[in-house]
Amino acid sequence: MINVAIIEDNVIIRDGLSALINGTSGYKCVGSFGNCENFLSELPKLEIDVALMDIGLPGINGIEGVKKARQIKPSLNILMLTIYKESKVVFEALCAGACGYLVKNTPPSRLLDAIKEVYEGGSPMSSMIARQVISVFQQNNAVTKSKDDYGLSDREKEVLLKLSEGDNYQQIADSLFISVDTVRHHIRNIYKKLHVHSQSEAVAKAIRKGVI
Amino acid sequence: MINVAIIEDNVIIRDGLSALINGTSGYKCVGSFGNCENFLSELPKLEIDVALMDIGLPGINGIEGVKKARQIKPSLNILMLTIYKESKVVFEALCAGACGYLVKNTPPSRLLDAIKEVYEGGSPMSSMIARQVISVFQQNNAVTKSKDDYGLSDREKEVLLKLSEGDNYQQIADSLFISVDTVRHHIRNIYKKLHVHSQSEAVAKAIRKGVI
DNA sequence: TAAAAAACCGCATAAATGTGCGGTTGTTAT
DNA sequence: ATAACAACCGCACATTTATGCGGTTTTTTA
Repeated sequence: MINVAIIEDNVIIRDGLSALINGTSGYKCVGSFGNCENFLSELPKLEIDVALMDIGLPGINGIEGVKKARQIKPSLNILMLTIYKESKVVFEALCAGACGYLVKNTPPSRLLDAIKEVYEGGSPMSSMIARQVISVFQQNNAVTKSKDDYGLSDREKEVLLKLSEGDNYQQIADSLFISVDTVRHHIRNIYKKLHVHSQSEAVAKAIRKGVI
Repeated sequence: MINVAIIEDNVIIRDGLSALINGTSGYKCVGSFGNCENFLSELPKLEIDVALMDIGLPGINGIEGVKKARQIKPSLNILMLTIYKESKVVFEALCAGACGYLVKNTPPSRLLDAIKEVYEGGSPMSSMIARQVISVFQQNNAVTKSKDDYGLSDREKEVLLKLSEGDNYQQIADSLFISVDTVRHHIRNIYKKLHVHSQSEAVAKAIRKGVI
């Protein structure tokens, strides 16, 4: 049995969904709300597996609703309801923590499938949205990993890492079994290669570029 | 007309795909390779819209192949071919830059649809994989944004940012129109709040925790 | 095998930092 | 209205850093 909650301001749609869900074996509508505020206040008391949430709501909108709901119950599976298929809003909703989305005129059988998919740990979404989603973290990976490391040697990275952990020259020297002057020398080279002139700048650049 | 390339070591499957693609109007197979090496060396010369790549290849495997192909031609759309539906490998492929994936026994019509979706900027994938993908950057956002900022005030973050940009105390003071002693004071408080004892450590911690 | 790069060591010194102490003023929350 | 906090300012001083110069030895690469 999948326990579903509905947050949708249009009473016709809300009752329609509710009837569909209650009329299907294996599904049950355990809550039905016209706005996020009511939903959020009831959320702690309810046993909900999947929440269907409209994006365009009066008061707290769907996106904000997702964020707040996840703060209250991080494990909650939320499926967004939207009028437009490919909008930036859908993307934002997913970022905020929604698990998938449905277009409002989705046929009932597909709707029930989607609820089930979410319940089982999937995220139903169109391939267009999926592309947007994966491109975001491909960029992250590109920035974080594939970028060149400014020609830093392994030893230099090691020194840089120690710096970022708060070690001073003497401590780095001790932990690497080298002299302070050598540490100094490495750091000099690091500065040259990164084009910086202070520890902080070097560390910041190295972390931001994914070198360490 | 969608120009497709195939990288697949099994000659039966390869020829089957090739025949399917060439036999469908609007699709054309412009290259067919038994391994990544050959594909990668030909890639610069070919006009390819979508590449179908097997994951389990001899020599350079599909995942590595995706990475290298994207280095050569970042705009290339790659669709992975896989035997297993929900594997970590598929997820890795998407991270590496693939645009979607197909299970090998996908019916021809769905296969052609998927190629078209990729060509049009989508990313066909199952909802299970989609969930894995979005959960990754939801975590990123959670780590990057919602995490507490150790109670740092706006001013303190401002100072910290300047530090990470290589400014020294005097330069920070000048750019914020405050005295060096005040900068010193802010940094003192930053150290207290972050439990660190040097610029580098503070900057590293702040960046890694997404505070700045 | 010669050249290049990495890793190592040393000394000197001006400049910058970390940390101790002491304050005032204005805003926000209880 | 009293406390808590942010933001501001000041002084002193030991420690640490940045940067200049000079080297040697080993490993990698052309």
